[in-house]
Amino acid sequence: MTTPPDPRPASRRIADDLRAAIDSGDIAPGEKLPTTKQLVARYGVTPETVRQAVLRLKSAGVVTSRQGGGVYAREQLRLKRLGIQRYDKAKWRDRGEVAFIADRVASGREYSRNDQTQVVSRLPASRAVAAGLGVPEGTEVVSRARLVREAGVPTHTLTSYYKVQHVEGTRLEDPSPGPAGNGGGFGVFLELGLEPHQMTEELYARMPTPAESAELELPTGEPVMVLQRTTYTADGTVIEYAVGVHSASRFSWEYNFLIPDSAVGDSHAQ
Amino acid sequence: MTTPPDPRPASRRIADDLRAAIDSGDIAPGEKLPTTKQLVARYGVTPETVRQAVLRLKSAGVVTSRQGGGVYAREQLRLKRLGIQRYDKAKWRDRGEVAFIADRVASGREYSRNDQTQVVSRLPASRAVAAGLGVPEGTEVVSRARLVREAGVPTHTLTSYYKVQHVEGTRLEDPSPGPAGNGGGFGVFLELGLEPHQMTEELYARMPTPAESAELELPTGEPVMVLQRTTYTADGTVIEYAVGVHSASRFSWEYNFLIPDSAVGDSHAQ
DNA sequence: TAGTGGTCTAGACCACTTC
DNA sequence: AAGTGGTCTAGACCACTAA
Repeated sequence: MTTPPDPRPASRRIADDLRAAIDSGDIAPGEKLPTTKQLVARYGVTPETVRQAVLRLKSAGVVTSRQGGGVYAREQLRLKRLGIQRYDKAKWRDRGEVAFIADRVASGREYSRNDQTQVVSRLPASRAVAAGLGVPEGTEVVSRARLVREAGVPTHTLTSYYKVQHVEGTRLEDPSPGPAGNGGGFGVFLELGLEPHQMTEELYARMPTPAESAELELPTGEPVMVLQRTTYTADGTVIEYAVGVHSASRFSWEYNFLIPDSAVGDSHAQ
Repeated sequence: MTTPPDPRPASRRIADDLRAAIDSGDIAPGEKLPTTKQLVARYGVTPETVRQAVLRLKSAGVVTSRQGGGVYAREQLRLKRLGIQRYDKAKWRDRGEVAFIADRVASGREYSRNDQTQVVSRLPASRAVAAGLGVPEGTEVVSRARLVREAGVPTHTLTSYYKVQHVEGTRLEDPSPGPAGNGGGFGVFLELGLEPHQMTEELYARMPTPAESAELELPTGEPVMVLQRTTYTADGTVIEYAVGVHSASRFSWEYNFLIPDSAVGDSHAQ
């Protein structure tokens, strides 16, 4: 009996072996993989072939590498679960907190003002923003773009768009770093008599653009989760349209709901 | 004045140029990129370097290639938006439809029985399944694993887990392909007096495993969206825990909700 | 059969880290 | 300085498609 030939190319086979070693725990998260030279000796291939194998694993999000350093099994972060309780009215209405800070406090993570940078500007609404805010394309809108870090590492961007007539002259147009004062952005709308009451969130995932990859310092093979959020008052007025781009391995989103029943006249969005 | 040297490696530069051509529309979705030979001539590099550039774009989900064929800009599918209306009680309680089929009918897409294969089996609960169903790890559970296709192309897998005492002897243990008869899985629970009433969905994204990549026939650079869903009766009994793995570029998820207010005793999950 | 992409070798050279 | 990963050339050979 002869062994059947392995149809996989050598670089694929090496990648599969390394992945198996990582999945089985033989190589722990954060641990260094064998050096290129060692793998060259083990498999009898050239360094270039080993590099192809490692490239596959980087694209799959399984390893990272540092030039001159080594190749390491990627640490898997605990997914931070985001539920709608992070928007709790009691936080920003009664206690003057900002939704996402309260969220961090609850999860025991520290917050510092430098963890959030922002750029406030006015610009014409793109097609997507126009649809989100319910204004004609090209209408001037206010945008507030934040890059949020945790322990110095970027985790996500969040860009909010507002109607000019809503936020003109409010502290939402103040470009200082950090959240928008007492109660955050929602606190501002509350003071304006436009209390946030209802939301729509839409989620999808894709690979990052090169710009996103650079801004969020994403390792190769890390997808992004895109969140599009529309906030309404009780009477249905749109007060904010926001787009977040999140490093996918850091977050999960959770929703609880009653199964809808169109037969009992339950026609509202809940 | 001399031009500053371009710090980018040649393969990166070629990839950036091709990506710019695709993003600008100079190369339309589905259109063929220049051949390797043409790019070799244009950039004065070797075929291997061009291949490295194309590899980058494949990992980024921007192009696909067929050996002997060519390299093509990836078509971008319209995201199919999944809202909770797809679970509408009226469908499976009053009209005997299956949630996801009704969903397709609504979106004008055809359904054929071959679009869904399934494997029903009994197995000990993994850690995740045990947590989802609220049973001890290792407890025997019933699993129903489906691979769903659309127009012959796999779009997602959906694996449901049930407690044995709930589904023993019902048509949920019937391994025939296709949905589980009148009203689907939810119809069965309705007949059992375990009417589905409430759900929790949790979503996150990651790159696929090699097994998922093969089963879903994913192109390089396509992430997956993982949906974990728990279904409860009105009295809080867990009747199903399900995990879906979706080709990320095909779906988005939408949720509408009222902003919670813990100060008014609104402690239930809605 | 010709064209095109995919894999691999052999070796040079560079960039970064300190294994 | 030594070790390690990253990029590139030059060229061989193979696999798949039909440009």
